[in-house]
Amino acid sequence: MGRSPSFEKGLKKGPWTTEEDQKLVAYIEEHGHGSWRALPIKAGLQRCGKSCRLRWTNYLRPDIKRGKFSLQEEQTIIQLHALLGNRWSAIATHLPKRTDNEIKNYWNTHLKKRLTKMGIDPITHKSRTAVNTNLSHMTQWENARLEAEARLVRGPRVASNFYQRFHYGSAPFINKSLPQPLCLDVLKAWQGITLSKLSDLTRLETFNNQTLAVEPSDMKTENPKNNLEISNGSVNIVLESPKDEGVQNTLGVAGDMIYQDDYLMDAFTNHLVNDVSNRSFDGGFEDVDNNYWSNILDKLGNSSSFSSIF
DNA sequence: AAGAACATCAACCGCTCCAAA
DNA sequence: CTTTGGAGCGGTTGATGTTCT
Repeated sequence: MGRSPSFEKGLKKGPWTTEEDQKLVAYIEEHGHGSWRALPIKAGLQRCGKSCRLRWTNYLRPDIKRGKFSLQEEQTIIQLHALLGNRWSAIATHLPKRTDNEIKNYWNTHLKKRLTKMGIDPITHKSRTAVNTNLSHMTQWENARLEAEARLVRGPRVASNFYQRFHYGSAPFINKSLPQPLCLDVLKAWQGITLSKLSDLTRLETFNNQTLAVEPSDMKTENPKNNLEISNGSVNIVLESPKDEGVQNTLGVAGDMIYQDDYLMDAFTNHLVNDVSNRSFDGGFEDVDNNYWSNILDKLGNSSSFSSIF
């Protein structure tokens, strides 16, 4: 197949000089790149065509955005990597103005390490650790969020938004066909929100890349009990919708936050405590009954004991 | 202050794909 | 159908910069 550049004698290698860059840019702007193999001779460059193509596509092209990756871009990379693996060029098509090489480098030097640090396998995008470990709350939160992100692009999303109400009557407690951990997942997430106070809420802001200065008193969830409804022996958990204009005003955000919060909801519902049914508490999940939920409600009224539920 | 260790990222290499002959 | 070679992709390298000891 194509000859290796190593066979092409007398051609320069290594970093490009400003002069070489100028020659390359000037030629392409005037003639287009045409055949890359023929380009260096026409442009007066002592480089192989491949080197020219790389320099142009990864560095000199005018439609390239350089510099720090935004949070949104990071999220996109993580999601797409979960879906596509190391197919950098495919990933790059979803990140306007970023090159596959840049994304690959960023993944290898930043994102991969970060995921590993969080206990997430950067290849499988799955948690390497049990949920109920000594991980800090925020590490668990990030872990869950990233897992949810990965899952989002792997398959169909579960219905989830802030209008959604999670309803558990007495019968479903022993119905294995239902997503049993769902309710507890939300509670667990809640625990994070309510106990972590403003510092963690500030942290949540970074999900949205927007200013989200929320006083704890603005959050209905400060007392989780306020967001619980009990009727006919069942417990409904009601979360505020960011799609509600009033909520948006309160939070000082709009538009794209909604998507982010759908994300969070997915994290809440599916990943924060994804193996909750295997964990032991009060005799196990299948054994719980309405009294169990009554106990939870009692505990929810006292945030200091809330954490002991899990 | 200096050297070592680590991090970053531009650039290269080798491979595959695919269109054209 | 087979061969050829250009283009592009992903893994890796190595020069350079930064941080640590």
